[in-house]
Amino acid sequence: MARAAGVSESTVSRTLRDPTLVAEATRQRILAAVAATGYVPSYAARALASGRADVIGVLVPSVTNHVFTDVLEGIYSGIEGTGFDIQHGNTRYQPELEEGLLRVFLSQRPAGMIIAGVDQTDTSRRLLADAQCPVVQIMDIGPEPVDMMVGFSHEAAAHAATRHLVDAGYRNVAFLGAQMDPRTLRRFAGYRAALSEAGMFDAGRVETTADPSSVTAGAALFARLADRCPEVDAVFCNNDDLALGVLFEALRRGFDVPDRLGLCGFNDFEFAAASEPGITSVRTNRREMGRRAVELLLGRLDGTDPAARVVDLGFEVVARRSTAGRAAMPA
Amino acid sequence: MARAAGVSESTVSRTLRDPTLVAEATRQRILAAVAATGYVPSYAARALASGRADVIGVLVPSVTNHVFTDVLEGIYSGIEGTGFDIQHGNTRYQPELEEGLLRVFLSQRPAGMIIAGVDQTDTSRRLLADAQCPVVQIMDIGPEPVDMMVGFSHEAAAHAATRHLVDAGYRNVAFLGAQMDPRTLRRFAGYRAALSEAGMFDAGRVETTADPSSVTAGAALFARLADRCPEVDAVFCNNDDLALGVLFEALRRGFDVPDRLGLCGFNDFEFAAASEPGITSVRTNRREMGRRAVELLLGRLDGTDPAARVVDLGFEVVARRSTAGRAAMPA
DNA sequence: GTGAAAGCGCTAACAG
DNA sequence: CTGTTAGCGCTTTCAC
Repeated sequence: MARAAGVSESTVSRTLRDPTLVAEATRQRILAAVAATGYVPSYAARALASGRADVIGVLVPSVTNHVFTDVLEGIYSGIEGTGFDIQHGNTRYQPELEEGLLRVFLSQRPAGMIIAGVDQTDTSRRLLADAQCPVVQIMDIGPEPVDMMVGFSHEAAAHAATRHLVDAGYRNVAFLGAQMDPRTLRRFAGYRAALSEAGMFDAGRVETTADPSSVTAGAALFARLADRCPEVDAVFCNNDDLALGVLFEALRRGFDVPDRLGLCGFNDFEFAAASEPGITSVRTNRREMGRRAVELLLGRLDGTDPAARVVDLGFEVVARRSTAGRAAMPA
Repeated sequence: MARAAGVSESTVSRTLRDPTLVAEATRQRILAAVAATGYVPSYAARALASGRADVIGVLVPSVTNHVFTDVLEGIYSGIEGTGFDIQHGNTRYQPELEEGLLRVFLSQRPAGMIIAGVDQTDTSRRLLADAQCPVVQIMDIGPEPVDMMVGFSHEAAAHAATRHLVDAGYRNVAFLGAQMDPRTLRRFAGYRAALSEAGMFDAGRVETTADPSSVTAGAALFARLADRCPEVDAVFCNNDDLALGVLFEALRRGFDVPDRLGLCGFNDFEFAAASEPGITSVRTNRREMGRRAVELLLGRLDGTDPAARVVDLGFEVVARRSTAGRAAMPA
């Protein structure tokens, strides 16, 4: 390659890394030769020689759950034009897999790591803490960031959503959950706390599955719940998928939403606003979360120390017709 | 590291690559030292020294569209336990971005590449053809694979779905499309051909948007269509998202599905079976597609030549209640 | 503005 | 089974 352009290796290297370091004419000649030969520099050699990888590792538990794909979107858009690449791994909700992937990723000496959740194994935490790169935990917040965090409190969000159902006049509020990962469990805790405070908690009105969240699962869980607890007049779903399934199952059973049944989902997926009736949900700023995670990482790499190590992006209960039912009615 | 265990570099290397090459005692000592020091080998150095990367590059146009996340699931599950890693890029439906990412990926000398679609730019095709690794194009099939292909004919699938609507007794069948990527256009061609053959094609009954597919978009497109063409009695949607939006909009307008309006989606997303009524859709084997792509790649790397360079996974029109309307009625 | 030389941290023969 | 010896293809001082 260097020979093809009649210059030394170093000049080619310079041209490719920072064209301004090279004289116009030389640059032209080199770029022409690169185009002609279809030369593509070796990433491994560059990484080894420079000691930098320009890769940001991203570890999430699922690639099919919209919750994470939205965050990924945010990360991709935040990274665009920065010269960094994303290396993306799928931990499939398995801590051991996460640990393994973490090792693989760290062996690439990434410029930074973004990892979902705050519930890593001890080993994973240590690997992250020892990593010679900034780390951002996303999706959740907690008291002990490995390094930085950007997320929101799932417990507080679920508490607010449940409270909204109570305020809307519903009295027998059930909980539907899937996957049962740590964030789901924290949402359940929020639900439970809100109902306990209102003196309305009933452990029987809970239906869950370890399967992934889906519309089908929502319908099935609600069918079981409705058969078992006919007195239930509202459902808080751990995910909008489930809520949509409940909506369809309610339709099949002739339960009016929101009159006979109040319905609240979580995550405010796009369809929640478009459905009929609209489904009340909890909006979380997932794209923003991805962008901020990248921002924190890049900031640290620039030497800027972040204002805060833990960024709480908050949430918002978006009330729609699915919970409009009992508000106007006599209690 | 080698020093910490009191052995030579090569022995450490061997232990980490293939523990059986090393004596039990030595291995123990080395592994202990690795654990104690938290040593993680440099990926770049290994890749450079061995000339292999053990990375499979995957390029898809979107990480939020379920169509691609399903394929990714298949790829991840196919790769599991093989020792290969996935490097995943997001081309955002932009050919120039695809080209750029392709360069980045190839500079890592991947063991293989999986890339969505058959419509790469000339430059991208050349890069792929020149790449020193097997390449699988997925999602679609066509006459000229760069190397290998696994997918199905979008035109044939849309043709069959449209034909199903006609056979069900619908006469004024509209088309709703979003994103308008090459595969969408091919589906439109299939729709058009099927209706033309039946003498029912009307260019006015088409409503599209360049925005990504979504439930909201489906509702909006149908609202526009229904206002403009009240005679429409069935809709073929380019994606199930859109179909769900149509279902909700039909509900708002008091159009019975399937009596007043036949509805057919595409992709057979999970919710199509769970909705009320169930939405007729076209099932495509996306997870299988991902798995087969990995299989083809690994096969080639093993030296096995594939039986066929182009694998057609086919499709299946899954008839549900949303298209049960006019069948029993007099035409 | 450009070239020469010295590695980056591993792997891959080849001995022993 | 283990150590030794060369690089892999770049980047990076340091001269010129």
